[in-house]
Amino acid sequence: MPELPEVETTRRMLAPTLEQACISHMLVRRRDLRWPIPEGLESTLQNQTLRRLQRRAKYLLFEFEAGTMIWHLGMSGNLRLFAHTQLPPAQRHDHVEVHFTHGWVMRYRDPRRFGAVLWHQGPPENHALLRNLGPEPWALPHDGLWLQQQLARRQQAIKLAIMDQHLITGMGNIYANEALFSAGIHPQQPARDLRLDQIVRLQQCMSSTLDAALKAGGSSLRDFIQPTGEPGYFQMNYHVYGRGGLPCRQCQQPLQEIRLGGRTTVFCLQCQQQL
DNA sequence: CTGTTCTCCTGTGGGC
DNA sequence: TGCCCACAGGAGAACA
Repeated sequence: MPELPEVETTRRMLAPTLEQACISHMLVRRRDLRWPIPEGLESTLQNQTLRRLQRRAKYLLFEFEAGTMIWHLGMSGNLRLFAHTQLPPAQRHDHVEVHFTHGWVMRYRDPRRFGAVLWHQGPPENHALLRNLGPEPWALPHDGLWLQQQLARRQQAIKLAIMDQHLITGMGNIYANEALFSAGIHPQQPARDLRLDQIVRLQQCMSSTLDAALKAGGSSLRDFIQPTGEPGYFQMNYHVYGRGGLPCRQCQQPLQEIRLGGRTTVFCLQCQQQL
């Protein structure tokens, strides 16, 4: 299930084939995703040319002359490309297909249906879901001062703060765990207590963790596959995620596992500064 | 505002 | 083999 590296991997695989391509038709098998797919979207998109495929946070933005199709993959969604002559029969959780005149088909599979396909006229950044999103880690000023100012008013655990998409976008549960390990910061440290040097290091670690995952084509646990059908490989490199009780790769102490905000949190007591 | 809990849904893996 | 429970990559909604 996609975090930012998986969504960006998806965008990069789709864009070269689909940008400037024209939709012949769209097929919706189930409308009841997280929100219903708007009635009439199929006819709105018919004969529309995809101008650009962009991404904002974990949202894919399919930009057309008539408006923008906003697509979120939820927890279990993936988008795959098929040549129309080699399109396998649709299975139970294949909810949407977009067929293009040049013979390619983009198919959406999402077993849990937490994903969303929406339509927005006008600049997508004005959409209610996108309007209040924070910056991506790469875009943060390197001096750490902006983030320090934001964290100063939060006493919640730092892991919860960096997973709040309205503060910073792109850190899901896997990469939040990994970035905090990499920065040597305890996930339960109150956000407002981080020193500036910790904040600067955390920013660097968030960026480098996402970069490394992106280079590996994202992570594949159960559902995520690239639009080509190939999995990502970053899960080979996890230091903490999914490794509770196993020895720390740096100090060999057993990793701790707790729950924070309902999400499994794994860290090393020795390598990640205690409260 | 900030912060917490609940919720949507299906599949899977562990324990018995 | 089957049954039951906990948990899974997200994040808005509702509430304190």
